[in-house]
Amino acid sequence: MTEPAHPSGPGGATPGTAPQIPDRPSIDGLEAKWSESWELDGTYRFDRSADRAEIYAIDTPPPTVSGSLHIGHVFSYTHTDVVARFQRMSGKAVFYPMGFDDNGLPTERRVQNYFGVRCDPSLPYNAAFEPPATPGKDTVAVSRPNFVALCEQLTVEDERAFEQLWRALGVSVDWALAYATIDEHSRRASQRSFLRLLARGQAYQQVAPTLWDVDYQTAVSQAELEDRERPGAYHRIAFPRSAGAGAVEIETTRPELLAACVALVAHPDDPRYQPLFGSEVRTPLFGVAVPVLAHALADPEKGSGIAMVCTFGDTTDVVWWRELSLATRTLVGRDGRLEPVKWGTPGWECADPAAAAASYQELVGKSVTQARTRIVELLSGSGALVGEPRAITHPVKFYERGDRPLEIVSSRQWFVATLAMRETLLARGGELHWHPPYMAHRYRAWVEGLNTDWNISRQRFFGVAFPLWYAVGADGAIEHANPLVPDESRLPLDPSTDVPEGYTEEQRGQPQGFVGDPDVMDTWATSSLTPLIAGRWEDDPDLFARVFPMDLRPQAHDIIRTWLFSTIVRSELEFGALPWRDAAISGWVLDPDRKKMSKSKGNVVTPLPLLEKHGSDGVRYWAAGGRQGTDTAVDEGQMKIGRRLAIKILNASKFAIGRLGDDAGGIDALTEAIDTDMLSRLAAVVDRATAAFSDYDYTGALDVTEGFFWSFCDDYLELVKGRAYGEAGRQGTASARAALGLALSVQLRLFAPFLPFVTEEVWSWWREGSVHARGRWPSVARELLAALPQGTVLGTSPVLDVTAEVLGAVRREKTTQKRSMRAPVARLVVVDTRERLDALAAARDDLTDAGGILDFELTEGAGPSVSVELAPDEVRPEKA
RNA sequence: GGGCGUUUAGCUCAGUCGGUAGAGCAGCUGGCUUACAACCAGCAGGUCGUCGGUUCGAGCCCGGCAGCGCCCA
Repeated sequence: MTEPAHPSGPGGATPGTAPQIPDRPSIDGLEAKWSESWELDGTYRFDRSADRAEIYAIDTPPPTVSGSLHIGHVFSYTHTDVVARFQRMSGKAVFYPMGFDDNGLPTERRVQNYFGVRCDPSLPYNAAFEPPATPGKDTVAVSRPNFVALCEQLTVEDERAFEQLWRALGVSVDWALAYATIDEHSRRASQRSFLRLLARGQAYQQVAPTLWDVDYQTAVSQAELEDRERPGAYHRIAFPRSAGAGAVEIETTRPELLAACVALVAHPDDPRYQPLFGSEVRTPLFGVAVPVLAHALADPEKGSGIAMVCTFGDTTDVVWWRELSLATRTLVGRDGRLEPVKWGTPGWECADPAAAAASYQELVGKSVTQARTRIVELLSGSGALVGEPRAITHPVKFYERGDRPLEIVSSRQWFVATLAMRETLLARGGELHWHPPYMAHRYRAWVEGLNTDWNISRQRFFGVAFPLWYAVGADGAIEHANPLVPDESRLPLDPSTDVPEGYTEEQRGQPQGFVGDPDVMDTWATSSLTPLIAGRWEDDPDLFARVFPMDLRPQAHDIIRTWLFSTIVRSELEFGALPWRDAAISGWVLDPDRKKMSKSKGNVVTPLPLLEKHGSDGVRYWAAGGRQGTDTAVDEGQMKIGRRLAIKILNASKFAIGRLGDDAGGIDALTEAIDTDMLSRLAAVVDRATAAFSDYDYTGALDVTEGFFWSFCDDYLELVKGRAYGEAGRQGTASARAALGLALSVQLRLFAPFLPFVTEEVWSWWREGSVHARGRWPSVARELLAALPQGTVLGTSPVLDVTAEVLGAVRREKTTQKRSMRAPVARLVVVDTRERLDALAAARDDLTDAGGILDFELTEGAGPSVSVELAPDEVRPEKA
């Protein structure tokens, strides 16, 4: 006996021994049972002997393990998983790794809070260190190696929690391919790629104005910025002219930076200030001479139309500073406090150094907000403040994880040259297949808006080190211009413990010795290499050639400007190619009231309780209903429906399989038109689901499958029940059983990507192997057509439709009469066209049986009409 | 300020090529029917955000406006 619905390959279901159906099937406990079985059987193991054409490779997002488990994880990973399962069932060898993103600031912050420690890189390693059992009030300072060890310890625990969630959810990754962005292989890949950027001149080091978070004390990149609306105030300040009478009044929200003022700028077309261009004014309190200049970025509408340029108050200051070649007078230090200044020395020339110093003495050492308060008092006292400060609300730039506004400090940083490749990046974005297509706009807008190269250094501790040292001159000066570069064979390495060739450890930090680069790379600098890391770039060239470029990048829309963008950058620099063909962009999960979830609002939904309450299949059903790119609210109602669907599949399967015995026939056993009609409709459903999946429209595939399944249960199963039981020597029992077996087999496989647990459970009752095995996807149309009369067009026969319509009319009458569905019909008269009556006649016995019809009359005529006359219900007891 | 998305039944959402408005949930009325009461059958519920245009015909195409959400400045 064969499985005609799927004759090719290993996907065909192999009939096993007689079906084993539990008396009371349940979906509870299926998660533990099947996730263990899949692991033992290696159901999702990647077949690395497959050719590239047979492989479907996924660049799975590595979740930030130190972040909390979040219902959003369940949502987007389900989207990827249903696609992965479809591709696997379609015959692909699916390369589906899992990664963990554990390096970087989120982990550091979590470790600090969890253990009550902070990293002080000046301390020596303490091998005997044990973290406090409970974090104390005062944080304990620990060395960098001790701190990193704590990070590694905690991430291992966090990864376990994530893995537990993915397994419970039934994500079909191959756990043998798991990686972490801080593991040895990832560090090697990241450092190797960096050294190659350096060798090709695509990475460079520069002392430059840098976006700086004063709490974390690290540089951040443009991609990590966000604007937040904050209250502020315009302060109107009068600058006396150096020559001639009068003053120029500017408005600023940052008066505390007055001593850092290097120019005033107004728009070149602004007639109010045109006469002043080229002249000089002096800063109040400090008496520093600054030029009045023209620049198009000055907004005549803003404040008084002329701006004070400081080094550096915001990113526009940086542009002015660079384009107008202004002086540099920085005040704000890396801790966000105003640093000491030697008034009257070069760079700080002023009219009266003693007076300037006296004023500045009031500000030095203060935070910017404290300094602001004080300088307003000073300006007011000196008469330079014009009127009262005017309160406003304005956007202020923050590091997305930060708590205080960013400052801009001058510091030495490593950059990747991205601005120069902007046109290429735009072209690559156009080549990528975006799902949904409009997400391409996000990428394009980001690339077009780039204004600095990508700063990849971070002044942090838990991350991938720059594999470099610098020679120290005889005078103790660090020679940054010519870094000491290791051979690639030494990677990964840590320049704080490893020693450059030709030196000894004793020379570290000594004149004529060396120092290691103190920084680590931005997290994105490593996670932008996930296709290379997962594919074992250079460490396993055979594997890499089979999976790269990958097929799919799945991710959420909020990290298009970071992860998606930076991955394209790295792939372009390394290979001159896109890293993947398709990008599937998930929406966000909103709370049940459609609000964005955030820790501060306290409305974050944790996933495990939902998985336990509704079953993984139920939660997956909800997730699969969220269309590509669309934000979706947590909806327990949908999870309940998913759970009910799973239970329905269990029960319908119990009925169908229970009828099959061990001799269900194949397509050649089909003799009844209603059976072939049902199957031909199912064939059309398979086609539509396949097409939808191929276009990443998993929601459409689920819709069409589910729609068919419910009418299959409500109408077809009811109609064929009598025949399927083989009651009273009915004709067509073999046909009904064959149809049931085929229909169930196909529907289980259509549902399998969405509801992997219940479909596997049912499959196990009567088939060998896993329903999720490679090549299992159904294709019933071709085989059906071969068995049907030539010229048959699938899905167009009216038999099932007409019969279901008449059955509906019978049910309606019984309900209207408030009678049981068992109530017999004394006489049924159907008036309709000849064609439809013929169709009905073909299913007459089934209808008679399902409707309890005693007398049946078909009349050709103007219709359609159905009249139902119920038999008197003599045994029905009168209501009390 | 620029851009993208969205607006259809009380709720969540489908709606293909422009051809009489769909599903589930909730509600209501019934029914223990040998797969399923965690179930079944049936009923009811809509001026498709708004204004205009194209068309024999618009939920769908075009333009304006409004609400909501997001991205960028």
